[in-house]
Amino acid sequence: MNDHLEPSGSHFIKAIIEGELASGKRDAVRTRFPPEPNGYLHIGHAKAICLNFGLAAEFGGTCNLRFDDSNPLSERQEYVDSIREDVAWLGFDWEDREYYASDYFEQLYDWAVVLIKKGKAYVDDLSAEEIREHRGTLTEPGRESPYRGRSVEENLDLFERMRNGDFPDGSKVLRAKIDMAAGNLNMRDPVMYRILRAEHYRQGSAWSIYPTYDFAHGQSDSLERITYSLCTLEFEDHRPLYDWFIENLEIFPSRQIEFARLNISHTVLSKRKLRLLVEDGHVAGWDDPRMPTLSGLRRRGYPAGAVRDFCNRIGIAKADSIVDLALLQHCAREELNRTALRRMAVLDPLKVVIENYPEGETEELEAVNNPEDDSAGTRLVPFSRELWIERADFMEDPPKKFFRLAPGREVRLRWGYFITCTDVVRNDSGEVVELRCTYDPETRGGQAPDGRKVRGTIHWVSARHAAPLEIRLYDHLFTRENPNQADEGKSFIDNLNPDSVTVRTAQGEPSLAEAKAGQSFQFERQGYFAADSRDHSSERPVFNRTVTLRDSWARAQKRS
RNA sequence: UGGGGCGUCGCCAAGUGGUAAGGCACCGGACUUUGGAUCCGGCAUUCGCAGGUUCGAUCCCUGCCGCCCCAGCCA
Repeated sequence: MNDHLEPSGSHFIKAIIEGELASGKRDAVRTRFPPEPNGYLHIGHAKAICLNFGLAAEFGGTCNLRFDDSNPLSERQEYVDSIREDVAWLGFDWEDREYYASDYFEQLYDWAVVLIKKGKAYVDDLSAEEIREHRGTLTEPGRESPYRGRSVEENLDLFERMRNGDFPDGSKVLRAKIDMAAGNLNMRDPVMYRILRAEHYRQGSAWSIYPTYDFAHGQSDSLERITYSLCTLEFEDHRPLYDWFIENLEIFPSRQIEFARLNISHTVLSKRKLRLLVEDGHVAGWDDPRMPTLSGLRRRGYPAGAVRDFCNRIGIAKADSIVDLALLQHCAREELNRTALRRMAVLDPLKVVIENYPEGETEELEAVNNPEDDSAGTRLVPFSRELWIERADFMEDPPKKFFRLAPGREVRLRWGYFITCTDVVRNDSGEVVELRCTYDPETRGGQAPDGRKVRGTIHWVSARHAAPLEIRLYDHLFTRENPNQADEGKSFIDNLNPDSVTVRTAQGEPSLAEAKAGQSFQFERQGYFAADSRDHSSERPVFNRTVTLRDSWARAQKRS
């Protein structure tokens, strides 16, 4: 069951459902999530998944997982597998309700026969191009096909022979007989079946004709007695056709309701475009951590709960919108702050030598694993005479509000000692390569017995004990807020951010090498990082930056 | 100039006749062994525009303006 999941706010679909339940028009809520297995799920699908499963849970109904697989050309089992994995990862359970439109092909065929017998469908010999020409334009009505008047008997015979494979691919189609003058193009005798001798990943070569979306989707809903068939805005024009099939077939009246699809700034959310990024090698695969796919977000370190929280916060409405990526990042930080173990890792190392600390000595300092969660306990971190600190935590000539290390300044090493910088060592080209410091043995653990305060606390790692970590820092995949808004003659590909990933070697606490693939940590004062699910190992630790920590110092710097 | 939709704060989004929720972002301040977290405070006299109805309209009516979708035998 999915009862454990968070409820969402109020929206128009919920209002419609409450209305129909109250009036007695409906007595149950049955929804479905109907992906076509021709690509990986992305966060836009997560919105639909949370909506459909969420509504079912909230109203004590059910939500089916249905693969909308009526086009054999692009569908594959690999995609079915990834979709199942992603929906489950998101935290939703469809129990035994896993359906396939392709399992309904026989029933769909019978229903097509019903329409033919009613004189509501006919076999058309026009070519694809001729059908297009006959369809008319947005402002002019279409023309009827010369084959529109065929007898029921002839249509029955022809349709059966289409199924039997008597005709070449594309030579005939079955069309609904509606109205070639309709303002809505979808009602100008839409195609219901096409001849296609393609190997279907589940049906094999059992069929030589395949139903189109319009003749498969709504009927599948009806078969499953779906009460609310939720889809995105671009299907609004299809609703009259959706209802036409239900009425003329006299089958269970599912109701289609449309809502706006999700857009997020600095990325694209269309399967077609994501596939292009993968196929043209702009990213390393569907699960590249820069991808807005669920597998990409997961690998990047986004927790499923954060994605669900995001989906609940963005709301459901009918206005086109682009949600700020910052909201998704906020959701990740909120969950990770509560759950991620803290560790120290230095991303841009600068050597520090504690001159008054005995050479060769090592001690273990106790560090809190998560200040937000006492049950996470503590760990021991090795300390010795030579350390790595963050290069950005030292300034030779610091501005007044800089609280970190500088010549003559004292700071606290997190969970360690107070140290004071006494000298700066440079190389031939004048770069700072090492800091000489002294420590105060009385301040072990980070408190001074004399009550002395320091403004700054910096993270560090013992040079001798440090584990080298491969760190992958990610930035926006696209430079533009709306990548689809491309300059004249260019495409969204031209808006790709050339610096969307940078790799570097960091020095981390030794325990980081023991991290499990996929495990998330907060590298203190830096951000949240997840051990890469593909490349991480204790011999070669690899971490992906999920999101940075908020950094008010960096923001203040930027302002001035 | 056909049909279908949508326009409420920088970004999302409630509200739909009684005088503008909330979140993100942003800006202050408190606190702090993460310049993190947390806490407190600020942030639309105004709801695309113009008329009208009404004691009263973001919500009703009329007319404009702007944006999105549709001419696949894709979904």
